Amino acid sequence: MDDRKLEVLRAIVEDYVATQEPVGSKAVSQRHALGVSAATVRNDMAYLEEAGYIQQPHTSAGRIPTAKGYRLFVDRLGKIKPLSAAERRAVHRFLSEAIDLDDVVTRTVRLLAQLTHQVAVVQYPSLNRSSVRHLELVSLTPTRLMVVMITDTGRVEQRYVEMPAELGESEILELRRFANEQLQGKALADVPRLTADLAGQVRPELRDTAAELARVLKETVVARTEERVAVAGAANLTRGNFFAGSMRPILEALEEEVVLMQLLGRADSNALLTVRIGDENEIDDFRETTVVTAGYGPGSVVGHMGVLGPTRMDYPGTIAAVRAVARYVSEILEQNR
Amino acid sequence: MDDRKLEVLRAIVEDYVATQEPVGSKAVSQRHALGVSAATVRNDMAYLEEAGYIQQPHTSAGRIPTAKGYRLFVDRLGKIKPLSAAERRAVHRFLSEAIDLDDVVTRTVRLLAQLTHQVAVVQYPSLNRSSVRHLELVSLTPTRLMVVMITDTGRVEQRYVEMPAELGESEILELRRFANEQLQGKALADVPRLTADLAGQVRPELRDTAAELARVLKETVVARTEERVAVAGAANLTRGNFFAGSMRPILEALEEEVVLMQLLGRADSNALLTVRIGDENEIDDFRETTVVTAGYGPGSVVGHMGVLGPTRMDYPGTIAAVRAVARYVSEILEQNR
DNA sequence: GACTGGCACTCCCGGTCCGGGAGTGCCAGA
DNA sequence: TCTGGCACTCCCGGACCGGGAGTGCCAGTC
Repeated sequence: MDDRKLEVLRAIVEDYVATQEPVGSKAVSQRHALGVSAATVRNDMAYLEEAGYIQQPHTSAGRIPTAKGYRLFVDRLGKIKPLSAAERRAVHRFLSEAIDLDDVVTRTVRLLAQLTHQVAVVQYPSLNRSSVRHLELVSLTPTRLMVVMITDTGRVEQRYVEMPAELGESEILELRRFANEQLQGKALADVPRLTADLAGQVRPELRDTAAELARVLKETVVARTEERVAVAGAANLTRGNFFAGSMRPILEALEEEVVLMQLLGRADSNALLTVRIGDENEIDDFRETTVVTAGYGPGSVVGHMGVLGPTRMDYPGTIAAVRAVARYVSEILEQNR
Repeated sequence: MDDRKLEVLRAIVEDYVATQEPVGSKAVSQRHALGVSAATVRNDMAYLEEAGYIQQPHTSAGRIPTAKGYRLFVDRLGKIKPLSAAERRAVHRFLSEAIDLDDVVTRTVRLLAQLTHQVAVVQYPSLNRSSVRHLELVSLTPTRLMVVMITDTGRVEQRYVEMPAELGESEILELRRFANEQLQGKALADVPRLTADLAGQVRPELRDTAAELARVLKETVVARTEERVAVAGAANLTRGNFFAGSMRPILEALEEEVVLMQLLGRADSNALLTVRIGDENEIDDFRETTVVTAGYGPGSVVGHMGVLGPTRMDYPGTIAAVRAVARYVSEILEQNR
């Protein structure tokens, strides 16, 4: 595959992304200074089609890239185009105004949607990969306790515990101190193991309550492992007939945490940034969709974020935006650590 | 306006809602046993059109109801059709499995979307209308405090406070006790007033921190009055070409808390249930949309929920669903009180 | 006076037909 | 190996048309 053929492919991808219409040989030879005639381009196009990088919607139409073509473009041709200084400043300012973790996530997802003009998805810092920073017990009524768990990423979970026996304020403080001793700094994944014998280690008076507390904590980190995600920019699905078919399945998928997690999560945790194009997504409804994801977190990855759009997307711009935002969010989490 | 004309209107509304196609005189006289001929129905239709209750998309087409027609239908003709026993059981079961307030809201909004096949919107219990149940201070680092505010509806807000001076554990406890004395049971709206002189009432060592705490609390209840809302069922917008035009503006509106609050909030707080049809909504993009909302809360109203769909909706069913769900959620909040 | 059957009329809708245009593949020549 | 030319293919939009559904009106009946 010679260099000019690659240039032709790049021209086709870029023009198609820009115009959303099949691009013909004449357009390529004129608008991109390749120094060859349309007829020559046609020969190259025949080759590219043979090799599976582009295709014709129908005879005597221009060519459009295939998933394989986009893949080649992303891997070898697309120069990532960094955000403009103004954009970077805006990202900075907007994110640094966040007042808590919820707000960081909300702002991030909006920002991504706005920057890329696509649907953005951000996973809340995963409970599984964070650790316990603090456990707070608050007595609401004599038999009702609220337990608040704060993780090192700033996520807060609260649960109610029905106490089998009435406990006084000092006893609750005792229980709280003990639970914190056991759990502070420990990974959430270890919480069930560490609390398994919580009841056995406290005074008899506290035993029943401790058991109940252990049960609730376990439920919090295990049973409800379902990860939360935030979505924004659904309206962008309507841009220029992104999804020729009905966009119903996509809209439905956007409300299914499970599906979203699958899209985000399948990302190689090692890779800084993952691009899955068209049928590289295993989910059927996303065969015409590209997902660009990046991990984020303070030091280690605690969650993923990404955007989702038609295979026909502006790859250089999108990749740059996702990467920049992921980096900056990581920085913020690092600071709040 | 005689009874038969009303029956004709009902027939038109019901058929149009069912088939989504203009309904003609023959269809009315045949499918609904009115005992009169099509010609007679035509005369009644001419009257109804004159009076503004129905209209013709074009000459020689059937009739469709106008907003005014739907209004009359809702006010005088529609018998609310209660949920089936099976549906009620399902609502009960699904909602009673909720583990915290977030979960209640999430489940509610999904339930509404599923029951009505429309877009559901649920407002989180408004901070403004609830009161402080408990304030918790957690020291994270020597100079960093986390303040957790729990409201009587179970909503939890957390904020960070940078302490101007290092405080010991016992001093934080003292501050916490004092703040709770001041605020427990008080309406959130009163918090700024009550904390205005917090700094003046504590020992000099605590003063700076107390001032900072007061500032953060004020910010929590005032500056961030922006109310949170949950949305579900956006995919239902694609059902049978709900929105002939583009559905873009609707999708955009669904991501704007401000717009959603406007839709939900304009509800008469007194009314148990509000139906706003077509241009009764002041927002331009919702001229073809009906919003059915209900207030909910333990005793008094702390928030609203509702669904949003085309004016051409199943009013009796939708109204029944919204009412039933709002009632049941209120019960749950009552129990957790 | 209210209702009904009949009838002419209007307008939408789907199908067919057709011409222009864009783009291709191929070939002969440089 | 590249290029200009040319015949060919196919989509697309517009024009046209007939069938059908529905209407308004009118004259006749109870």
